[in-house]
Amino acid sequence: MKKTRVTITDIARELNIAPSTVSRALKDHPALKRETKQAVKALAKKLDYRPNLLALNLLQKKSNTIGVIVPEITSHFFSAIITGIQDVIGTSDYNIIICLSNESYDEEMTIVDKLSKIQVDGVLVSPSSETNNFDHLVRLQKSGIPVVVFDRDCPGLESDKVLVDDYSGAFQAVEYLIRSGCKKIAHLSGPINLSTAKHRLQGYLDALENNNMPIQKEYIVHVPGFSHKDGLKPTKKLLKLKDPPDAIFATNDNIAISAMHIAEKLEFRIPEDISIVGFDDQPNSSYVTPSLSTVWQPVYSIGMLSARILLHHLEEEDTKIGFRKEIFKPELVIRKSSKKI
Amino acid sequence: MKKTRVTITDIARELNIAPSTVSRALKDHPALKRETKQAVKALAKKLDYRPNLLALNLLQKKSNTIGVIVPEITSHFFSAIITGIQDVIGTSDYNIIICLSNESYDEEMTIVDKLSKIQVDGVLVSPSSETNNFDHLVRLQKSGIPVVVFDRDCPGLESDKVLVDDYSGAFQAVEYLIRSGCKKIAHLSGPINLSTAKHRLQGYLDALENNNMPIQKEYIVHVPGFSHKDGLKPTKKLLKLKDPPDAIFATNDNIAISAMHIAEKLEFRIPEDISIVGFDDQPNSSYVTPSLSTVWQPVYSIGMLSARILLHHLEEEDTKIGFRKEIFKPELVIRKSSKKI
DNA sequence: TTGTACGCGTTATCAT
DNA sequence: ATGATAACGCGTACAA
Repeated sequence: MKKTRVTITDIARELNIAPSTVSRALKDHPALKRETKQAVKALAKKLDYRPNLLALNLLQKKSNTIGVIVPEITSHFFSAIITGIQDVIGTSDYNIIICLSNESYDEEMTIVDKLSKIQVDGVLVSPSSETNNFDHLVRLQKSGIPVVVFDRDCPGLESDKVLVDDYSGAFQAVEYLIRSGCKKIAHLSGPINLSTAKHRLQGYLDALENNNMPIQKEYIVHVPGFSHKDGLKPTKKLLKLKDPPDAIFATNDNIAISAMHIAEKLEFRIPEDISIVGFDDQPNSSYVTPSLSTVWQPVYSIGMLSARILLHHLEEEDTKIGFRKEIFKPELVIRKSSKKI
Repeated sequence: MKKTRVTITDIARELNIAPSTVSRALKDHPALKRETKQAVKALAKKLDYRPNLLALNLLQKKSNTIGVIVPEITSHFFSAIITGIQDVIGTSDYNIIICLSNESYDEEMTIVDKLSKIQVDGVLVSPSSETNNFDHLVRLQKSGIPVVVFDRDCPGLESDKVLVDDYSGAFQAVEYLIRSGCKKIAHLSGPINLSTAKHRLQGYLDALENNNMPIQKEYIVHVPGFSHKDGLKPTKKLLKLKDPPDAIFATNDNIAISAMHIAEKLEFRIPEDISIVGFDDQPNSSYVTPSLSTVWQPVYSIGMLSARILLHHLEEEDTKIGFRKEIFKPELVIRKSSKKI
C-alpha cells in the first residue's frame, strides 16, 4: 500500500539527466536551459514529487524543529502564549514540538534531553515551579541551541528573555485596593520558587510599605499551585482568622475565583465586605459574578515576541549582539469584585 | 562554538575497528566479543556519544513524529485532551507536533500538507468546524499514514475514531430539565457543521419529543463559536422573546456561562426563573455562581485512548483488523444553575 | 567475531 | 549547461 515516494533520482532517470540537474532545476538555478527546467518541473508535478525533508535534515544537520517547554497547557495563560508562538512559527518553515513539564524539574530535564537528542534548532522555555537550577538549559546553549525564556525568569541564566513586569502589576493592584479604602489586604501568593510569584509578592509588600500600611504575616498565604482547588484551603485560612482581611490580592485568576467562591460560602459580601483582585485576566474572569478585577497581561504577545526573537536568532546566523530582555507592562482592570475608588 | 557531534565513526577510528562494529556493539549484537562491546561502550560514554536521530530518520524513512491537529488550544477541552495525548506519547519514542487549525478548513489543509511533507508517522485529528470534506485526511491514509479522529467525527471517513456520545449527554440534560418542571426549554446550539453540535441538537430534540413537549423553532439558536462572547447575542435574543424560555441547554460551558451572565443582567433569577445547563464540565464551571449544571465528558481519557490507538497502529505494523470506534459516555452533573427535581 | 560496501535523498563542489 | 562524486551518520547484507 505504502507507495514509495518519488525521488529526485526517479525524475532524473526518466528524463535521462543527472540527479543534480533535477535538483538545480527544481531550485531555479540561473544557469540552466529553460527547456530543462520546464521538463523537470512538469514531470515533478506529474509524478507528485515531494522533497524528502528527512534527507535535508541529515544533510543540513538541523531538524527544522523548535522545542517549546511549558509547565502545563490547560490554563488559559500558557495556551494563549502557545497560540501566539504557533501563529508566528506557523508562517516559517519550522515545526514546533510542545512539551509539558507538569511543573516537575525531573520531567523538564527529561524533556531537555529529548529535545537535544532530536536536535531541535532552538528552544522556548518557561521553567517548572520546581526548577531553580538551569544547568540543563546552559547545556543546550553550549551545544549551540539558542534558548529563549518566557514569562517565568531563570535567574542567573544568560539568554534572551521575554518577561512581564509582575512587580508593577502587583503594585498597581495593591495600591488601588489601598486607595479604595481597604485596610487589611491579604495576598494569596504563588509557589515562592517562581520569579513571577516572587515579584508579585514583592510588589504587594512594597505597595503596603509605600503607603505606610503594616505588613501582617498571617495575611500572606502561599498556594501550592495555580488551579481553582489550590485556592480553597488558603482562602479559608484567611477568612477564618479572628481578624479576617477586607481585601485579597490573589496571584492569579483561578485562585481569585476560588477565593470568591469561599468568601460567598462564608457569607462575605463582595466587594462590600471583601475586595478580591486576581492576576491574568483570563477570559472567564469577566463572566463570573461579580466580575473579577484583575491584572491583565499580554499573553498572546508574549508568545509572539518570544517566537520572533528565536526565529531571528535562527535566521541571522551569528548576529550575536548580546541577549535581548523584553519586559511587558501589565495593566490593572477594575471590575466589580473590588470597591470603587 | 558548535562542537561537532561525536559519531560512530569517530569511535571506530579511535578504537581501530570498523564503524559497523561500533554500531553493533552499541546495540548489544549477540555475536560480539564482550571486550569489544565494553571498550566501545566505555568510549562512547566517555566521548558523550549520542546517536544522530536525523540519520536514523532518513535510513528508516520515518520521522518518529506524530501530528496532532486541533481547532484551538485555549479551551480547557482541547488542552486537556492534548495533555492526555502527551502523557501517553511522552512515554514512547515519538514526538508530537501540535497544530492549530483555528477552526479554518484552509488552515487545516495547509497543516495536513505540512505534516505530510515532514513525513509524520501518524496523525491525531479533530477537524475544524468548517471542515466537511475529508479528502485531505484520506490522502494521508493513502500515503500510509494512520489517522485517528477524536471528539469531532468525520462522517464518511473510515478511520479509527474516539468519540463521545453527545446525543446521550444532551438527552440526559434535557430530560432532566423536563423532569425538574421546565416547560420552555431552549437550546444554544453549536455550529451545525460539527458532528458534536449536531448530535447534541438531536438529543435535545428527541428528549423533547419523547416527553411530548412541543419543539419551538425560536428556542433553537446557533452560536457562531465556543467562546464566552459567542453566547452573548444569542442569549439576548432568547431572553428578549415575548415568551422567553425557562431553561437553556447550552452546547458548552463557556456559552452557558455567558448565558448566565446575560440572564443575570436581565434580572432573571437562576434557577428560579431560568435553569441553565452546559456541556463539558470545565474546571471553572463549579466555581461560578450559581455553580453550573453541566454534562461531564472524559477529556483526558479521550486524549489518552486516541494516542494509545495510534501508537498501537504504529507499533504492530500490519495487524489491520479494521478500524476501532470507541465512544465514551458523558455524564450529567447537577449543580445549582438548574432546579432540583 | 569483525570488516567492507552500499544505500537512505539531497545538495555542493568540482569537472566537463 | 550539465554530469559525476562526495558527503551527511547510520545500519545491514554479505564477505571474510
